[in-house]
Amino acid sequence: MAATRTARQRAREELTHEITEEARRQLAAEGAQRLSLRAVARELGMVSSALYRYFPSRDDLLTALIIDAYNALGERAEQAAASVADPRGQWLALCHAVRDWAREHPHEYALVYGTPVPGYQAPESTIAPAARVAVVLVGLLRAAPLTPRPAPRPLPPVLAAQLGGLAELLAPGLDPALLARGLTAWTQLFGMVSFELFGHLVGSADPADAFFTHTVEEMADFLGLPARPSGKPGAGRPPGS
Amino acid sequence: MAATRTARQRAREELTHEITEEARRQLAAEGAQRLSLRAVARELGMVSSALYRYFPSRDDLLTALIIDAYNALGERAEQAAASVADPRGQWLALCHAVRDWAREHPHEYALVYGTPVPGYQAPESTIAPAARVAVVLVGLLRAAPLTPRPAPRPLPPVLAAQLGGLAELLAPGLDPALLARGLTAWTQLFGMVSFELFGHLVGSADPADAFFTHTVEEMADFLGLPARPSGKPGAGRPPGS
DNA sequence: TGTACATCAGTGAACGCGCGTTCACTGATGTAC
DNA sequence: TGTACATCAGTGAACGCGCGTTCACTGATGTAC
Repeated sequence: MAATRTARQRAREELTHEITEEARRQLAAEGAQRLSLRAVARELGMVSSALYRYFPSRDDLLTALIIDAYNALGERAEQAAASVADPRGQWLALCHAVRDWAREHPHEYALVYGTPVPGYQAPESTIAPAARVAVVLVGLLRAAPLTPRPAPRPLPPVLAAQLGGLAELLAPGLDPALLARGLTAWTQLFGMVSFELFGHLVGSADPADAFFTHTVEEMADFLGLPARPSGKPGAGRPPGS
Repeated sequence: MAATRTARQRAREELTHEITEEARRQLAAEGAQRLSLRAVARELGMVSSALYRYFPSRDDLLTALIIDAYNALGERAEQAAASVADPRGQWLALCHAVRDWAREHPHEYALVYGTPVPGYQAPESTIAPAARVAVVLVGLLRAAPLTPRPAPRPLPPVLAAQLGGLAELLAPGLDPALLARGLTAWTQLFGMVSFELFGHLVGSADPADAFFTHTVEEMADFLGLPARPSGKPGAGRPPGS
């Protein structure tokens, strides 16, 4: 009976889940650096050594949390983009989804987009989840109509080569110059969110809502995304968040 | 003789300096989270409790390092901008100075622009040093000729109010819409640098030189900075770095 | 269906480590008269 | 210029803490015949 899970297997899955849940709770409350195996075990009423049946080391637990964080953010971004039809609306929705998620989960955001934890080497299993937001962005750029795009500067050869290869892989037919702008917008988005969360906007655009909303529109212009079709004015928040 | 420092005062100043120097060394080598008072004392051949004559707590030592980091970066940025005459060249020089400094001092960069250290509250004394790069940027925007600027979207009222107040304070006469673009460029700059340093460009624009150089030019366009006057082509790195 | 053995989850004690901070102290440097 | 006292730098021991990880173990669950 290969299909029937034994009680042991079920228990194992459940407890693994409970461990990551408790770890996530502590991460959310205290930040990654204060997350400890012993505290997780304590909270679960286990002895600390018992966790080693489930995670071979603290780093593996961290990796699980990193993957979860990327997936949670990625899912939110995907759903936000999927809830809107036009590319500009998708971009706006994507940006607000990222920011909202980050504000709701600042420590999880910091875990993946803040200072790398010293000594930690991200394994391959984090790559795909980490790419989800970028994949949404590339998808929407690809679908966007070509016409009213502001002329970008010509790409320097090295960058053209790098992005040419990437475009072929991810989205054949996508103009590398547009992909470059996409990269710019992508770093802009996370730059703003990080600055807001890490306190670097205090004293300039502190409640950052207006600045964020405005800049995200300017980046949409920069990407050459056409004005939104229907009733919605361009400056409004798209539905879904 | 108030002007003559006693041997004690001199010794105190020197040792304070040596402590921060050693702390900076350890920060550079290991990162902020691994920086410990005891290790610093050990390396200096002192007993750990002796440091409390110089810094009342670990946080105060951290504060000193944070201020030093902001000042080091700010100075580099100021010098870079001062070494060029035209606004566009100043912007390019500023950006490359920030990036170069960050790559040379990744842990110091992370200390100030990465995840805030948990429980640490930045005192007022960090504000002015932290603002230096932004002040350079505002200065160069103010000096830039007004004419050939791409029409920005109108600012939403909240943002106009926030930035209007800020502009009056920092640079009377500066158009708030341009200040908004400056803020955007500022977050873009640090967003790119952070992504490069923290490993988020691996797989896309990994040796980031070309991407950075290109994007910084695009941001100069975005800011409406006129093409560089003399021989230097726009795409080249400005002198001074 | 029942028994004998193998697998594995969880225990409890221990190892070895490093940390920030406090405190009573000694001895040298500085100050006032 | 010389003495008496005050200031302060640095010592050494200790407090109290928490951490990741290992290891021999017991007892329950699963498997093969």
